[in-house]
Amino acid sequence: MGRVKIADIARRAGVSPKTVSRVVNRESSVSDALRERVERVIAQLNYEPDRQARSLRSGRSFHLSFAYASPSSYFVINLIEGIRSACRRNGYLLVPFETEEKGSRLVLSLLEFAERERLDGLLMMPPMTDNEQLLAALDEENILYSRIAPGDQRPHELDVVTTDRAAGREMTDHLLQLGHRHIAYIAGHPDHLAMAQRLEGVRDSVHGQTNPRCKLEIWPGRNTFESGLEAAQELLSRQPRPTAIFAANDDMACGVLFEALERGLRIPGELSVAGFDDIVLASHVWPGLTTIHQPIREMGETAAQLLIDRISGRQVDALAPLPTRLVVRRSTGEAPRVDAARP
Amino acid sequence: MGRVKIADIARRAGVSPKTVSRVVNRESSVSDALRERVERVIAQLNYEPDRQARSLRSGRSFHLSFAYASPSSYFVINLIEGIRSACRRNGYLLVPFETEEKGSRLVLSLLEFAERERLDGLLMMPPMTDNEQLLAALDEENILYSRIAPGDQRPHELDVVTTDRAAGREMTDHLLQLGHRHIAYIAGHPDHLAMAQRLEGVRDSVHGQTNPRCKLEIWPGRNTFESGLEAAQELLSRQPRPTAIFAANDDMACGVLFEALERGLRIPGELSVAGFDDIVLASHVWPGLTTIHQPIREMGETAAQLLIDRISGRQVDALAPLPTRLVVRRSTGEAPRVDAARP
DNA sequence: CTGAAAGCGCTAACAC
DNA sequence: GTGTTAGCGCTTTCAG
Repeated sequence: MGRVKIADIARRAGVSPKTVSRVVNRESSVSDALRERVERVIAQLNYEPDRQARSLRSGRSFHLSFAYASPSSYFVINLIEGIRSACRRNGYLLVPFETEEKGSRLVLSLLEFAERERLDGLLMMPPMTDNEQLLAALDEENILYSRIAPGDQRPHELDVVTTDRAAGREMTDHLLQLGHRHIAYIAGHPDHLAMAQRLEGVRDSVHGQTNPRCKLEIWPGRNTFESGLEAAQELLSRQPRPTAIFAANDDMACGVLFEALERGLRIPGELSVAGFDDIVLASHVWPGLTTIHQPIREMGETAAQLLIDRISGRQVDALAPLPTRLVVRRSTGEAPRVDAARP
Repeated sequence: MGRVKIADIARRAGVSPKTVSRVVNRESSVSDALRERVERVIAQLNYEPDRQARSLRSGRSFHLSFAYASPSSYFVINLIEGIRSACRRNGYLLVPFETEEKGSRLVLSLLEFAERERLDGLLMMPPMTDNEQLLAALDEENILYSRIAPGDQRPHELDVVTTDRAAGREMTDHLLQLGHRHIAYIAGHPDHLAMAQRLEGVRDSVHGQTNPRCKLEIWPGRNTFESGLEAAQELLSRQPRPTAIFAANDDMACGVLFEALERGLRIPGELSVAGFDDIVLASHVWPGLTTIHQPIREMGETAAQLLIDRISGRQVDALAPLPTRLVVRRSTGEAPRVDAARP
């Protein structure tokens, strides 16, 4: 016997196929009695609607896509894990869309993809989350989307954000408490706006500090390991050099670590290094990277669930920022005494 | 105006829809004249068949799935990149299937998924590639699959393999040439058969070496960073300890590196460390991991293309193993002189 | 609130 | 070789 179809349910429940369809799609216009009867039969026969058929008729695909272009594999893979989990729960299929394209080519190819595949919705991570042109186009075409870790320039009800600013402050407080008075911060990619908030947190902390004052240097980064490495090459060549380097993500922090070890600096004796995100890498690089833990998998799952709720026409309330957590590993420690810092 | 459909092409080309369908599906029974005419119109109107409709009618989904359960995110993400690229070229959609399940639960959930989604084919990486029970079930159900980096116990025409044994030998030769005469090898997960071949290569090399003989210790691993770390804790506690540790993958090698640095060993002065795969991590850990480069992205792309060819009924010849390459970074160097190794 | 009829875009089955 | 017919499983539309 083949798989059970809507007609089988209808027959067994003594209703029309259309009524079953209404129940399956949670339409409100079904009496409680019928709904219950139909639901029982559905459960009995373990019925699941055929995605291709629904999709052909209704113009929806029941596919969600996740667009990414990230150098940070760990971040992406954990997000996918979370997204898939929400999709499975709700009968959606996840279709990854990895692309290196930028600007209007990105917009074009993403829109074409969404239309061709009749995507029900799109999930994004930075920097796409803050691509004004892309967001405008999606709004224009009425393509629903949910953003993971966007900046706050253009709030959207399906955003999943963390307490970036507070976390930036918390990490900086940690460094200040360890006695660091010359901190370099490697900023995130300028298109990645949430990272700007991390910097705000750093400033909050440093400016709150008065006695003695802390010197804060800000250096540009591009979120990649390589950009962290390059920043460190520059920062560590200076006299006096910072006693702590805080990078806006873990990949860059690992670049810093690499360069510092390359120069024979003792970590954390001569230099403290901190990152942000707590990707797996952070606990695999020696001597263990102090970082801000983000619930990456959960962020993906939440974003997908919000999007699905929205697609289904359910009421969706804007979500409070998810909490982060300072994870102290061994890359940070007491600041060297001043004379030690200038050999 | 909506999207162009098969009837539009048929009208413009002056043929029946069925003929257009035949052309689209590369069926042989179309005259060259008609085929050409139809193809021209298809190109003109930029027609692409509707996946949902084809799929509803033909019982195929035009979806490929990639099943994975790996601790190594970098490996997975690069494979996905390659697989997606082949899928896009051929009008297929990739649906990732990440699972932690094992044994018959894995078999059940994968089969159920394949059937429910009417998957056209399945891509796998170790250890699923060598799961006898799973392969038997897939064969039984006539589900086509392609395997990335399987062991050679059960050759299959859609396998994509690399020259694991030769590479294992090459790396060991490299260590021997550097003067190492006490090498520890951390083996891969026993369910991951391709890794057994790497070990064979190690043995080839060591046994070919006679003057002076090299001591080879073999230690079990589970492919994870943590298992590499544990192995190193044990191996480095011994007297005499090995002067080189070769791990069957990069994640484990990074665990070794971590433990060695933790003990204050100079790399490579007191200990050489080597890995296998050349995932991104290998070049991001300090001081840079010597490893065997595998063309990971290409492996994914090739596997997907083979699978699609096979699905389309095209002739598929078994593929020669893809070549690997020794990448020497700074984690390997001359063996310490004997007196230095026993402080 | 419920049901009947029609048809989404394509291809299997069959006819010519 | 090529075309015709029917129908995949569901939901839209419209009638009651």
